[in-house]
Amino acid sequence: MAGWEAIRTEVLARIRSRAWPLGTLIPPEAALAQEFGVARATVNRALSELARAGVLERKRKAGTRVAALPVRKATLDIPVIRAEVEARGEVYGLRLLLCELAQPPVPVLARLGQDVGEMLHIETLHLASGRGFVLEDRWLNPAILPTPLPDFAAISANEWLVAHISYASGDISFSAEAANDAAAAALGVAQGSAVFVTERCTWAPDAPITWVRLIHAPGYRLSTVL
Amino acid sequence: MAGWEAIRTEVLARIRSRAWPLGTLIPPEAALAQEFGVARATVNRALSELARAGVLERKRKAGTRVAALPVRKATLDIPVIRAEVEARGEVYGLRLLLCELAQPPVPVLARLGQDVGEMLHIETLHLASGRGFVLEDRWLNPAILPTPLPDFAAISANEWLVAHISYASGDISFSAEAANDAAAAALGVAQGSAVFVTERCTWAPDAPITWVRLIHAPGYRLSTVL
DNA sequence: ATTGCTATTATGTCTGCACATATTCCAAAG
DNA sequence: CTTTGGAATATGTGCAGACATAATAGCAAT
Repeated sequence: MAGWEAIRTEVLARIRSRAWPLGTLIPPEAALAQEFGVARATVNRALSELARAGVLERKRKAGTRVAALPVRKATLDIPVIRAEVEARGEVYGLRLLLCELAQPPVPVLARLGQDVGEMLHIETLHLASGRGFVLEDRWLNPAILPTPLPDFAAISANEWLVAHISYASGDISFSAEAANDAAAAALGVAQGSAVFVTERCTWAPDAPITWVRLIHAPGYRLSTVL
Repeated sequence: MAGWEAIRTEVLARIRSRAWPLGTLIPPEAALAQEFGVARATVNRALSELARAGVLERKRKAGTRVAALPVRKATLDIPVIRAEVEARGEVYGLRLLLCELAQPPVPVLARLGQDVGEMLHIETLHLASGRGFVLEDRWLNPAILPTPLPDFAAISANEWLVAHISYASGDISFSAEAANDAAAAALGVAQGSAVFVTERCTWAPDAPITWVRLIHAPGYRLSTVL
């Protein structure tokens, strides 16, 4: 019995077997370290991992307890659209539908929380083997862009951003909606079809970077393992 | 400059500032440890964290490089439905629509990958302040259930499972679909409405536990911060 | 030119110790 | 009885050193 993964497995087994029922306090790290014959740091590594997964709840001094109403935490991978298409073995394509400066509509302003005046409005249709895959509707803060503007007909705004404004913070949400006329036409599906929508809002430390809505073609699935 | 979070911040700053461009190899842990005046373990902690977030890619001997096409990793919290309803400040309710032993249909068998004979088919409508919130369609391996059966009209199968079969592994996927007749009627929405669907498949080490499809009422959003 | 072995090297993990920090609990003071 | 102020304690984080492991790169033999 050595290695933090072995410890993690053993702890999980005890939880599953109800040796440590839901909601109960488990022995402190020092005790477990002695029992398993490893250093406390090793136990700590294992328990921290389980806490990150939502299986355990830890508080200083209070000790470690088995989560009573476990909140499963799943990790989603959010790749660049081109990578996603190519991972399916399809040919990626891109069509720039719109690229102009304009005043963003109120809902977009509300999500960004700040008015920076006119923003660059970009609409891009991403293609997988020629068929519509994702319709991207983006509002971009022009202050963060270089002059001259990148050629968004050659590289999607999506990809340009991850390559140049990387690792900003933001939020993301997923929902189901009925495709409106424009989206249905662009994706080549019936108007009113159920489509999977990803909405993302990205911030630099001081100013908004971008708000984007990705409308995925019907049949799209977002998956992960638990 | 001490503490692994400070190191993480500094490394992120260098990536953002292009001091370490995308795709390049960064100095080995030992060098960074010396530069920052901390132990290698501290640098390791910081870099590992960034690797988990998808900002860095690490390989033994090959070294650590800044991810070229960063795959953002977002963590989703998947709570028990009752907790989700109550977190919105609404009153949780539950209606058991169906509970019977039956042979699961082929698509369900395919997802489970194994035929264990008849399974318990449970349909539950979860209510938020009296309105339909989620329609749960579940197939449950009866071998894992106690006798007599739990009262699924009082506690939802969803909740009974997390409390009794906790921490199994599985996969989960999200999609958008048009509500069929039954779902539309149960949720009280127009037939064909776009609904958000969560599909989960859970396994014990040896046998399947459950397959479940959650059809969320229109307007449902799944969100997280990046 | 190709294949196969080996040395090198960067990360992964462990140990044992130490101190920091948060939080509970109990006791003393008001 | 309530409040306040330690003291105790469990986790968080740090350090230095060591060995394990994986993968590359270079050299040698075919």
